Amino acid sequence: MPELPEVEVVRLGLAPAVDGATVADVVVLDERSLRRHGAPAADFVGQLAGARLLAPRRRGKFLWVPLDGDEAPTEALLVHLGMSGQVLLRSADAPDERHTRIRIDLDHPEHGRLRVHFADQRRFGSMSVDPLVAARDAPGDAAETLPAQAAHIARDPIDPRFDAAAFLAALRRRRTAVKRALLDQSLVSGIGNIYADEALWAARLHGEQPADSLSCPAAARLLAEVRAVLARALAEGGTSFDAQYLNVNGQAGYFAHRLNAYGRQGLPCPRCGTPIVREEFMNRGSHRCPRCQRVR
DNA sequence: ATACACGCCTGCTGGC
DNA sequence: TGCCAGCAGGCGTGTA
Repeated sequence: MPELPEVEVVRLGLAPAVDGATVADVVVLDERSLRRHGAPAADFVGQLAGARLLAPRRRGKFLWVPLDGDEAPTEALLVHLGMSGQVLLRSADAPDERHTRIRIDLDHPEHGRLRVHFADQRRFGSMSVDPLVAARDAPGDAAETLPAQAAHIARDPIDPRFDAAAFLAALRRRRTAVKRALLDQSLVSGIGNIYADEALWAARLHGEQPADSLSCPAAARLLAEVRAVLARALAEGGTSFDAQYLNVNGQAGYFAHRLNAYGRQGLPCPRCGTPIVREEFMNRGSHRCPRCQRVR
């Protein structure tokens, strides 16, 4: 499922194709993939048609492409992949993918005509054109803007301006399970179920341990492991279990081979050999080693 | 402020 | 072989 590493892989792949390109044509095949767009498809098409695109940006799992304006950009094409969304770069006359919902043709000054498919089997993802607003966590920097729909999203742990000390303090004030806190995108963004389980395994913490009971070293260790697992996954091109996550060229990532806990119920913990267990938590699966990861 | 259920969606899997 | 329940889960919304 696309979490930070997967979305970042998409951003990196998209950048050379969209930066400086002009929107030549937009076709909305399924209006349900515009759920985040607060107006009919014709409005979405009208706002994009002829627009010049800038380099894509990302915060957490949100990806956006600012539309060039006379001065600073005020609008962006916002993309959220949801559970199964893909952004695929294809040649100009490429046929639709099986789950293409929106098709955007671009003219790039160097690469010529390109076709971008937004494909989404389960339609939890969405595109929209969203106004850019000042980032509340960038005081004094009017240049840092966010799509309005992502304004509540906290910085992610690999953002250069992520405030680790503030995060650790906020985490240790949360009177909730530490895994719930990791998944709260308004506290820290980009972490989903897979990398939460992996970071908790690496830090030897039980996801249901109250966040406000974490020692300072334990919280710091958890953040370090979150960063490490996100970085490793990014270096491997993300986690692909099946065709639900692919990069812009339709290729799978390799990090699924490196998972230590997620989806490994019944298999030995790579650290101690005890079988990994799968438990229900927050209406989803949680995977942990019952020996290494206990509530303290 | 915080916590929880729910709806959104399709395709795959396992049991009968 | 066919059918259907169960499962995968990010995020916004509604309710308590």
